[in-house]
Amino acid sequence: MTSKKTFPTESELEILQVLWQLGPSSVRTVNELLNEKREIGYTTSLKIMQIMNEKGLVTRDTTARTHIYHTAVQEKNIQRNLLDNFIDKAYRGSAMSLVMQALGNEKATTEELDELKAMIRNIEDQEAK
Amino acid sequence: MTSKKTFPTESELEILQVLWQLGPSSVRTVNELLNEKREIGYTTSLKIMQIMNEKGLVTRDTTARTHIYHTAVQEKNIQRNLLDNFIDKAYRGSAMSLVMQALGNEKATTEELDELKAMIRNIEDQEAK
DNA sequence: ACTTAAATACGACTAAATTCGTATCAACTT
DNA sequence: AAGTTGATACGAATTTAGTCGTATTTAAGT
Repeated sequence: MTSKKTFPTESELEILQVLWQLGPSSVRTVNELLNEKREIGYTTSLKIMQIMNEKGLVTRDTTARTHIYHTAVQEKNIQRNLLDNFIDKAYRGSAMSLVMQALGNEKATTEELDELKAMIRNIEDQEAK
Repeated sequence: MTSKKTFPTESELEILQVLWQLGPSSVRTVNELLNEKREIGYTTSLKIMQIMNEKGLVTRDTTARTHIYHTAVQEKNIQRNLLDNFIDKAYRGSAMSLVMQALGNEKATTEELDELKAMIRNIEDQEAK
């Protein structure tokens, strides 16, 4: 249970986002989607994905000529790690002040606000137990 | 009003945190505080602070032999920039899912929860206008 | 079989951030 | 005034991430 925390680099995270979004994909597919956001060479994407494979961030199916890459990490887990780290670095550990600021200039939908209120009620009940 | 966004590097942010916390300080003071968290040489801290001065992240009073460094940027501003970027990179732009997750494993005080509820009410009123 | 096309592998270059050694300078101490 | 202490300045080495060129491989088309 004491698996050490994974911190993908920025490019790695970009690629994970694509894989989480599309599911298992080839390098070409990933590279094409990345290029909608910014210019990045094919072999660059390839190289990063190879490194990610070595690191265990992804696995790949190499039976066919075109390798298919799968994420090997959960989006929620990675987000959690990144978030904890971010709270630490940017908010000196205060999750609440991050929440406040994040809420600050967001125009949330009614549904989202309801969900949020539900979550608050949950926390309150928890504490009142 | 179109000031471009500032993104301190990780070390720079560490130092800004110290200065925001302690107020105007010497390199030695900053370095000592940093060393409570991790090992870092005096001249390393010095060098980074000099670079920060060139970049305009800090200013310094050089009248005395020991220079005193002041932050030249607002904590809230920097946090905002970092936060927006983070939401983008790690949460594909969804501030709400970040808020949910951040709230997730926090044990907030009653005061904080009240503050949070007040903020939600604010948003609701805003939208109902 | 030969050519072409598309894929992977891999080395090397670049850029940015971090780190620190060493030189130098200024102010006390004796 | 010589020596010690503690400060800044600055160049240079290191590390890490990102980038891509080129060689090689594999499969399919003609």
